[in-house]
Amino acid sequence: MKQQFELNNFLPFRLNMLAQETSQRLSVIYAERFGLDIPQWRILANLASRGSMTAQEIVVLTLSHKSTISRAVAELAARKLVERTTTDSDKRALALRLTAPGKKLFQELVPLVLAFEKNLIKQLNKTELQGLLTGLAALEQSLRPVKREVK
Amino acid sequence: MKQQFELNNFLPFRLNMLAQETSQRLSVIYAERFGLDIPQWRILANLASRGSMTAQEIVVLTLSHKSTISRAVAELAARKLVERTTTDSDKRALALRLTAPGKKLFQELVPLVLAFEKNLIKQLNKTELQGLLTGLAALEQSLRPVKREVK
DNA sequence: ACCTTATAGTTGCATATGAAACCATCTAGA
DNA sequence: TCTAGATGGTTTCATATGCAACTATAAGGT
Repeated sequence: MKQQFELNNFLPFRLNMLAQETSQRLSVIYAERFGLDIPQWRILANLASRGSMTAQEIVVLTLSHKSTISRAVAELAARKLVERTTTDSDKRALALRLTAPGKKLFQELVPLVLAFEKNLIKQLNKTELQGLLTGLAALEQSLRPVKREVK
Repeated sequence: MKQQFELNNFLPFRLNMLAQETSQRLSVIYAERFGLDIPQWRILANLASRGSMTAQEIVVLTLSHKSTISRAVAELAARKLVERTTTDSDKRALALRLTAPGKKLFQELVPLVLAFEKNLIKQLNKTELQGLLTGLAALEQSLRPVKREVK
């Protein structure tokens, strides 16, 4: 008997479509209004959450390519949204942190992206939302073991 | 008071990371073993699920760019995995369908990708899985209203 | 029938992206 | 402390990708 395969029920495909669609819509906010692309947005968000980080740490956390991060950081630095300072402990690495304008921009951005998220999940009732978050966490856990630099 | 933002809890970011990670691992299967890239794989999967489709239908269903699909189809046709036939009803469009070797290849691929999916969710118990699937469906529903050709 | 506008698909071009080479610095071992 | 290999980051290069122009056909209005 022939093996039946339904793409729309295939989990990786569904995750991809959802991610693509949400990213696409979200990027309208930070692209059009703040001139940021996805890597730049992720860098700002990471620095906002964690204070100071190196590019390498961001690479690992976002599964991005290091050249992507390098270019995005360069652009953010040129726009004076992020500053790079050498540290004594390792002169190869640069400590990245938000500048005052960088923080300001991010603070303007936060309510917008949170509103987007809220809108995204507003159809789900409490149980559904809880189930979704638990399920995602489980998937994340299931993918955790093998950490790489990716791509 | 300062707006707190935690990227790791931000739903679009989590979806992106999960999608990227799963795609990456899945693509190892069809890239290395069958020489397919993501668009090609999606085209095969769609044709396998639905029989005959036009490129345009695949564009809409996969949120891909039409040039991406055009090139991927051209490649699949060159490899004799897919055939293109003109129809009387619309001479612009080409009806795509799997060739015998295309079907054969896909039938070899199916168990592998299903095994991958199974492995991905094996950590989740029944309740978690059900919650995840329901949640994803709700998100899909929530994104449904605005359909476009994307990008 | 004719003309305008829309649509399916392909292709040329500019840009974005990843791989790999590269430089500087760091670490570990002889 | 010298050397070999690893690591952070940048840059060069090849390739992939999206956009826009284009061809062919279709559909709708007059």
